[in-house]
Order: sequence, then structure tokens, then C-alpha cells
Amino acid sequence: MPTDWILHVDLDQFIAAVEVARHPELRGRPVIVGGTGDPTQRAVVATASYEAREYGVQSGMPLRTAAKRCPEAVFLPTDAPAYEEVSARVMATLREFPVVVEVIGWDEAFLGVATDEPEALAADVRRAVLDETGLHCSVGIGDNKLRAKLATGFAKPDGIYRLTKLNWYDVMGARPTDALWGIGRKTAKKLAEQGIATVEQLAASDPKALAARFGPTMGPWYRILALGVGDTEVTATPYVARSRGREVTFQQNLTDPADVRREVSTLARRVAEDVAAEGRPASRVGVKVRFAPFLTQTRSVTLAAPTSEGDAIERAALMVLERFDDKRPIRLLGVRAEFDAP
DNA sequence: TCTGGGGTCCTAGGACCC
DNA sequence: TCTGGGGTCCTAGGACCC
Repeated sequence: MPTDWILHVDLDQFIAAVEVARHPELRGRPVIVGGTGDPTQRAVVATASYEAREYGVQSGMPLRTAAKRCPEAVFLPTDAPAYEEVSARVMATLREFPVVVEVIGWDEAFLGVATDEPEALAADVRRAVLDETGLHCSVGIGDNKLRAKLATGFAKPDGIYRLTKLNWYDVMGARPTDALWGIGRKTAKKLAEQGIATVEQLAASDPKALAARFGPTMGPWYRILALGVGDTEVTATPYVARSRGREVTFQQNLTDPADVRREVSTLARRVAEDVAAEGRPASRVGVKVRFAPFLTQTRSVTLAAPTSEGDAIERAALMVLERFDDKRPIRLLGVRAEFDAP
């Protein structure tokens, strides 16, 4: 089946919408989901409802800040299993259509479709998702994944938008470079220092100069992004993890080395369970330490032989931990296991 | 803005080898 | 050893995304 179009389906304020669906009395109120739901703790906003966004509350913002901006908001704890269950229902609904579904997150997927009327299909998809789950979604239509993904941003909330070669420069040309999917604040700032502020300017830049400044892969790739060129292949092949990790931010910084070792052991044991569940052995083990106030360091080791054993992964993590010599208080610890390439 | 947790991919320097 | 050049692996850090 040839793919004529790529649709990007993205649930609107997904996590907040799931919470409102099971707490109907919250409809219309500012709802903020994140951490344990206690806005005085060290945690950030996972999703804010549109009502809360009116107050300037955004994903990634510390809960404390969100509470200051919107004191009347309802704060709820993150409940990952609940969101996974709803996500699975959404994806199952998408798979009912004659399309290839590539899941790229809890609340988004690409659809590879063969149709002459992508808007009609998008409308059918939106109706089906609403009927099956009670949730609203937006759909971006594009001639590649990049344009479909960016189109969704213009479709939100609860709409459909088409972005292709034909309207690319009209829509994107004058926008700042970080409007592109793959360019964030840091890179946009560095580009601006080179006199490249807009998508149009980036598209007209010299790839050699970009390579010299941003590396042989990333530099030229930024220009390709600005041209609106992107991947057109949608695959239903299940995702294979490259690594599994666990990390935790402590409400009070850790200062006792015995506490630090105990926490690393606990994290390593949990990672080992995840590795075992994966059915493939880990070949590297890394430890991440965030010292107060916010200095992050990582150390890692390649194992003598790949393993899924809890004892071995814990031992490796504790050995790696010895290589940190900073004595500052610790606010975060993490352990990550990497697999060999499949 | 006192800054989560889960990931992916790229870069750059040093080690090591021929 | 006043010492080239290429390739590969390992490691730490950074940027980005959801």
C-alpha cells in the first residue's frame, strides 16, 4: 500500500484530560498534574489543563512556581499506569483504520495512509478516538513526518491542519528556528549568534559553515529541517529499547555516603528488574549524580560480560559510584543500563 | 522558573592499534 | 624515538523530546 500522506495524531492536554475524564467535577477548572500532587515538593508539571495554561502554567515548570501563578488550581499526582491504559486504547482505536500506526509516545502516533482525502480521514480518526475514549485529539497532515508533526501544533486544540511543501515557507519561513522539531532553545541561540534567526534564513545557510559550527551531522541536518524535508517512512515495528534507567530526586539532599550507597543499590536493583523484563542482557552500567545546587555528572563502565543479574548490576553501579569524588550534598541519583545494539 | 523522570542521539578527546 | 595518518572503542557531556 503506497503511503500518500502522513498523519500525526496528538491527544490534547492528554494527562490532564485523562484526570478530568475520571473526575468530571474538575471539568472547566485549572488542573495541574505532576509529582505526588503536592505543590510544595521538588517536582515539575507533567501536564496542565488549558484553563491552567491561561495563568502561564506550562509543562516542565516547577510545581511551586505553578502554584504561585495559579493558586486556585487543582493539583493531582502523576498516575502512569492510568495513562498507559488509556494510551493503549487510543492506539488500538487508531489500528482499526487501514493505516500503518507508529507509536511515538503515550499521546502521539504517526499514521501512514493511502488516501486522496486526508482531511476526511483525519476527521474520522478524531471522531473514533473521541467515541472510544472520550478524549479530544488534534491531527496534523503532512507530506513527511516533520511537516505532519509541526502541523499538529497549528491544529491544536481539537482541530486539523495541513502542512506541505506548498505552504511550508508561508507558514514557517518567518518563525524562529526553534519552531522546528529538533531545534531547541540552546541551538536557536547559537544559530542567532551566527545571524540565523528564522527558518528561512536557516534554509538559505551554507551547510559547510553549519557543519563547522555544529558538527558534521547536526549542522547540515538543521538546514534540512529548515527546508521542511523529513522522513516519509512510517513503521509499525515495535520499538526496541537501547537503555533502561531509573532516577530519583530527593526531597532533602543526601549527605551521608551510606545513604547514597543504599539509594544506588535500590535503583540498581530496580533497573536489573527492568533489564530482566527486557529479555536482553545489559552491557554497560552508568550512574548519574546531581549535586546541589544543580551540577550533574555521569560515570559509566562497560561490563566484562553482558548480564541481567541483579547482583552484578548492583555491584557495577556501586563501583562506578566510587569514581565520584565530589563531596557536595546530592539532590538526584540515577542508574542506567545500556544494551548492545540489536 | 530553585529546576522530574524516561529516553535518544551526537560530539569530542583520549587510548589503542596498525 | 622531536614522531604521520587512519580507524575504532570507550567515556563524559550536552541537546533535545515527551
